Amino acid sequence: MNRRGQRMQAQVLAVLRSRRLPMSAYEVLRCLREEHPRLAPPTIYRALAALTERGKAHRLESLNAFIACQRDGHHDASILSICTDCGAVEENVSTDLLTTLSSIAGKSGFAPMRHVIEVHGQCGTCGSAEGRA
Amino acid sequence: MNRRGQRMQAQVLAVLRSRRLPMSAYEVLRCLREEHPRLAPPTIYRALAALTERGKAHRLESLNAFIACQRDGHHDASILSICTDCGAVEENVSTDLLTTLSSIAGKSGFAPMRHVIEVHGQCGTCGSAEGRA
DNA sequence: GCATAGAATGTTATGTTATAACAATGAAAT
DNA sequence: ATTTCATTGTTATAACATAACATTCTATGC
Repeated sequence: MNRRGQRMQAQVLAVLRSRRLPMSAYEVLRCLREEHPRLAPPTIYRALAALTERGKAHRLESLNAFIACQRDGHHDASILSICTDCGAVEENVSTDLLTTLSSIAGKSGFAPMRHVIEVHGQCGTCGSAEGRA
Repeated sequence: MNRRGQRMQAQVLAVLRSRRLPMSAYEVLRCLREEHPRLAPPTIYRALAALTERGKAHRLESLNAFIACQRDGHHDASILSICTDCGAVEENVSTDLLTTLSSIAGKSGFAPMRHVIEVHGQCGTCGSAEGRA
């Protein structure tokens, strides 16, 4: 086994965590190029794939972007709420919802393997800020 | 008002319907170029945006692809089940699930506007085909 | 009819996201 | 020290998407 991968992954994860907002792979790349000028896209995509697989980061499919997992402990299907005003992402988990979703999809014999649940809208903070304006 | 848009949209929709499987914008483009050799990406993307907005087609965010709506009339968020074996997409609607999802996201004051619900897995047909193999 | 206004499309160019393919390298194991 | 092989580097390109502006078509009022 080779530990280099985990170092690259750690650096990518650190960038994601420091930013807190969704970042595209290329944004991560630009950040890390300050330290590693020769870094190329495949390395970033590989690290992101590993982090996503390990549940340390999430891919926002509707944004083509990535964010650090906010609830460590490896939940495979998070509900990601994305604020269209400020870009903040909130993560929720609901076993019930997942069960319901699986049973709806499963009606015709479909066997779910991976769930993508993303909600776009206005977060509480932006909502109340607007109310005051 | 100008009806040209609706003609372009109708052609794009016809292609999507004839194919039944998800298509990328560029696949649609390649199809329609047989008839309209000078067609360019923006035209396709504009038609797809209009169709999506009108609920005549869906964008599969996790595939960067599009598919014709299978349940005309519904403009609610659909649950899209995508078979990782054959690529087929099944569409379901559940007001209950949507309500639950909205209330989970809404716990912290989040106001949902748009839902993305995609499930990857194996469809019934592919599952039983595999069972027989 | 004819002019015209405005929406839709055409056109050009480019930006952004993602991966294929293979070479080089570094950590682990013996 | 050498082998091994996962990881990363490198190069190139594929795939997805849109900005900006020119042109054209349709509907409408005259």
